[in-house]
Amino acid sequence: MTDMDAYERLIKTFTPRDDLSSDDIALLRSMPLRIATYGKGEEIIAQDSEVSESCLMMTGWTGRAVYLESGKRQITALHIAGDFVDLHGFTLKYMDHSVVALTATQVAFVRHDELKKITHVSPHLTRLFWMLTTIDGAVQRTTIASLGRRPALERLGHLLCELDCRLSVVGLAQDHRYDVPLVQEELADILGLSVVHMNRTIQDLRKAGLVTWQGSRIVIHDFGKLTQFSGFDPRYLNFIKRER
Amino acid sequence: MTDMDAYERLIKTFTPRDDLSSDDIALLRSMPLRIATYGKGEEIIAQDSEVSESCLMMTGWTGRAVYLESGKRQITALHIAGDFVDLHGFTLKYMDHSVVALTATQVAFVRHDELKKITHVSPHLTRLFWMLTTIDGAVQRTTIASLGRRPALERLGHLLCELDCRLSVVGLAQDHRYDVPLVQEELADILGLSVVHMNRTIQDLRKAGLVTWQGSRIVIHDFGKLTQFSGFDPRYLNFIKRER
DNA sequence: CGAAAACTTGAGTTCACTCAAGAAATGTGG
DNA sequence: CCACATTTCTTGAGTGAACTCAAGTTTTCG
Repeated sequence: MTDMDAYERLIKTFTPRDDLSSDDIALLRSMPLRIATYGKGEEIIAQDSEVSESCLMMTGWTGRAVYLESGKRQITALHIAGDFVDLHGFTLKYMDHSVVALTATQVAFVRHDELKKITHVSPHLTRLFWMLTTIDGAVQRTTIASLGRRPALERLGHLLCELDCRLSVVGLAQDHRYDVPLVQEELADILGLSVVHMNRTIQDLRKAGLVTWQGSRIVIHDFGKLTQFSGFDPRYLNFIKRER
Repeated sequence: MTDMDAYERLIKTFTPRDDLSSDDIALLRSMPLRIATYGKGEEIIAQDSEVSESCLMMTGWTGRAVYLESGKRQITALHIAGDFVDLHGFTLKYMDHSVVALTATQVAFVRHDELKKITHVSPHLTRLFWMLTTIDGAVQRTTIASLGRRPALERLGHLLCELDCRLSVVGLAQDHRYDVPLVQEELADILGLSVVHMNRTIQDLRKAGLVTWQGSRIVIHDFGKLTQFSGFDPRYLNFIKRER
């Protein structure tokens, strides 16, 4: 995991969803990448800025943060290894949110002119990059449904189910055990709760016997039960191989 | 407006964001469309189905509805003339939500094999279609921020500002006046509120003197003030012409 | 080891929810 | 075109989930 190069990382993001031809792979490998590292808490991309490259996560956790006038913050998405955090910036340029490193992070930047080139030479890869942004949209819809219609405890349960699935695919979770290197204030900003209520909700989840959660280590005791309790259906993550 | 054909409708969705060449336009016009109409309340696309075409709104209002196990419903997005409701279906196929007609509706379906053809012959149009899905994502992020961090009254104000902008662009709002043909239960499902609280929030907005709202007719008295009150910044709608 | 950050608990408040019922508007059949 | 049924809107009352403020405890880190 640790010495995987950025191209491998990118290829592994696509392959659970569709097969890549050797031409596709060669083309991906021809894209110049700029590797960068960030410390915990650093801002990788500023809200309201204009971008000319997009960033693929190699290691660490990042979040998309929207800062409101009121001083409140909402984290609209969480990103881990293999996620293309701001690929939407390719077609939008304008960043309606910032990207912050929630842990020490390594990312690979791809210039937009390289992506543009791909739209000229590979319709298939173009559709796959496009797909990454639409999967992102599907995750966002699920978040909207959670924030709008699920009480705090179910919301947290749903998030843990989603993270379990996503972390498993990139090898960061095994047997429904994984690390969430986030403080409760960050979790609160993801789930739209106050810090105090976040804390109490975590305790409720522990008391319900659904998880063990010590420090950053999470163990889901009965994944099926948590899934059912929180109404989690993994299909929106589109981890299914098909012609795209 | 009424006799505008579907191709004009589509072209007018792109042109506020980028210029189209005559080749682009010719290519769009070469796509076969299937026009369909739906009555108020009808389901246009079912949740959990697989799709092979995507639908462009001609007239009426539709919503993307997520139905939860609890019986609750969240409307994750609202769509009006010119919106490509489920263009994300092109790259995903699987529908994580249903699309429902909130009023009588006319739509134009485009087959996915036609869109696929476009990815082979026009990189520029491909990027523009892709852009439509990423703008959709930007709207969703704003919704997440609203649901997570804004109280009911601001949430409603923000929605009205967004609708004002979007309806204006397609000629359905003038001077900050427009019709919202939705019942309070639907608005509640959009804003993540109960029907009773939705009703009281509308009354609060009226009492605050920010809008007149009789039947479906909405008049925003001071758009700048409503904008400021609800923290609305239209940039996320990407109504800006640039090379894409 | 001490300071800072993160977590936890208590207490009081507020925003939003549910249940219930009545009023107003809308639609439909005779 | 009216009368009745249904839907939608509105109001009241009580409840509950989540919030704020404040302080104490534990953990982390230099």
